Amino acid sequence: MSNTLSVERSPALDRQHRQSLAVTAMSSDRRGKTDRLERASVRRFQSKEHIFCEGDARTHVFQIEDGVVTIYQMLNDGRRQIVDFAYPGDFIGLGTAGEHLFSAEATSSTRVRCFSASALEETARNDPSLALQLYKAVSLELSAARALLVAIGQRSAIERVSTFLLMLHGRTAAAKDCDSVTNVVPLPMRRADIGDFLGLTIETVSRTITKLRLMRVIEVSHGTGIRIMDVDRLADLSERQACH
Amino acid sequence: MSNTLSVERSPALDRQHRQSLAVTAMSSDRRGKTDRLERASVRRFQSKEHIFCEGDARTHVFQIEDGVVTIYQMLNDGRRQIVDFAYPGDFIGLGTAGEHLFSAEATSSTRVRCFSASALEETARNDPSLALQLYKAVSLELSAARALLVAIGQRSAIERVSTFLLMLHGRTAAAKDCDSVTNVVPLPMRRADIGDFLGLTIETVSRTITKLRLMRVIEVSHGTGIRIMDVDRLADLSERQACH
DNA sequence: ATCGTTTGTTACAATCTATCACACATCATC
DNA sequence: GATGATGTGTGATAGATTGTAACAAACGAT
Repeated sequence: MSNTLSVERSPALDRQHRQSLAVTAMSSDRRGKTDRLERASVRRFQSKEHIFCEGDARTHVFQIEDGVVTIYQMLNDGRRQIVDFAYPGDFIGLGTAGEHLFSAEATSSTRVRCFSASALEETARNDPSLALQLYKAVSLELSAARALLVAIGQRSAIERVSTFLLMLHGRTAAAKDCDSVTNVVPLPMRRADIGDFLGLTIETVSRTITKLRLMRVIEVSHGTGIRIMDVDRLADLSERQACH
Repeated sequence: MSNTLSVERSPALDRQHRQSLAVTAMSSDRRGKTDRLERASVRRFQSKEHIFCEGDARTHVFQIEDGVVTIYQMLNDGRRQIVDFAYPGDFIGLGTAGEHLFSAEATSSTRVRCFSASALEETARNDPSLALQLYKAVSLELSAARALLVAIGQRSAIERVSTFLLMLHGRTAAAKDCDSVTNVVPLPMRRADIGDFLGLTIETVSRTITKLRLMRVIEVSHGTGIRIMDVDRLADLSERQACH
């Protein structure tokens, strides 16, 4: 499948990138099996650039090294649902379908490590630990997707936003320990992204954040992020699931 | 529990799912550690019985042989989100967490095949094909969860119900060929289940189904199921994602 | 057959969110 | 500095879904 010859599906994904990816795959194919994965190339994307688009041949799998990537799908009329924010360490493009089922767009300057999907799968065929690693990675994605499902399907606007902030808090707290003291959660995505992630409009997101600010639960630090003043109160507002 | 050793296959067990995990694992290797998987017991559950609950130790993985199982999570105040309907052939309880993150409840009389989770994982540690099958099974679950995410997050009530009916249609069409002629889709779950699956109330579900019936798009056959009169119109109403 | 429970349907008022509109701030460009 | 593009915040209104009923139908148990 020559994706370099295919007509561009998204104006945001220029042909240069597609060619580069193909070349990367070709050059790595000449090497040994383990070597292929070790010599995975690194690519950089600017804000709003696409790593891949829905419908593209799933030739590569990527691991985020730096930046945040939105995984989304669009409807005919322009409505967009973001199903995941991929953070450093996360893999994107995993799965068994021949084509990508979702699009991936960088929210900011992003660095990703590229793996040939076919090489990855072939290596996994002889390496149970790698195969199990893939299994675990997708299982985590599934858990995240279903947690979001519960939030969007059952929770109100303020509960969704609270849940979202706590999700980001837990995610960044695991990565950096600096925010465990100040509870500062960076918000690298725009309000529109949060809205399309939570199934809300940007107005509702904005109003809800304002409401949380007036309730002294959070502080908004000039667009770059928020600071959680009262984690317990935010957890109550999020109406997290019953504990067993 | 009396384990009937009858090897009868459910007619609803479609080709796609026959290829899955345990069937292949059991038919492939009859010696060694996979032997443990072969002696998996079969259990039966009545309607509304739980196969497992959220928070339970994840000791077993199950494959549905007959019946339909709801995978759900509940909030403190009783709100419930169904994240999946497991049909014959599907696996439930997969994942890497030590505890079940969701509950599983039989909607009707159900027969499941039980596998020891630890045995499954240990076998997968030495059997790449099994590990890859786990990977594929979870990948399919992820795709379904994200598709539902798009539906709930962006679609209106009538679009969600239309999407849901088409989902079931595709699922049952793969299993039985009898409905490819009449387009009859059985609805083994209650309205409340459909509502909790689509993030709607039962009243909205009922109203929407009535609306589709008045539009001559579907026919409701006495509670047991629906008959899709106009698949194309239903697809238009579902506002499925942009085609590529 | 009768009762009671469960499930499904419909009507109307209430509520939450979306839509529309505009102000404001920031940033890059001219 | 002026200009336009982009992102954000806020208010008023409209609209869709929900909540609360009441009711009908199906089912099981006595």
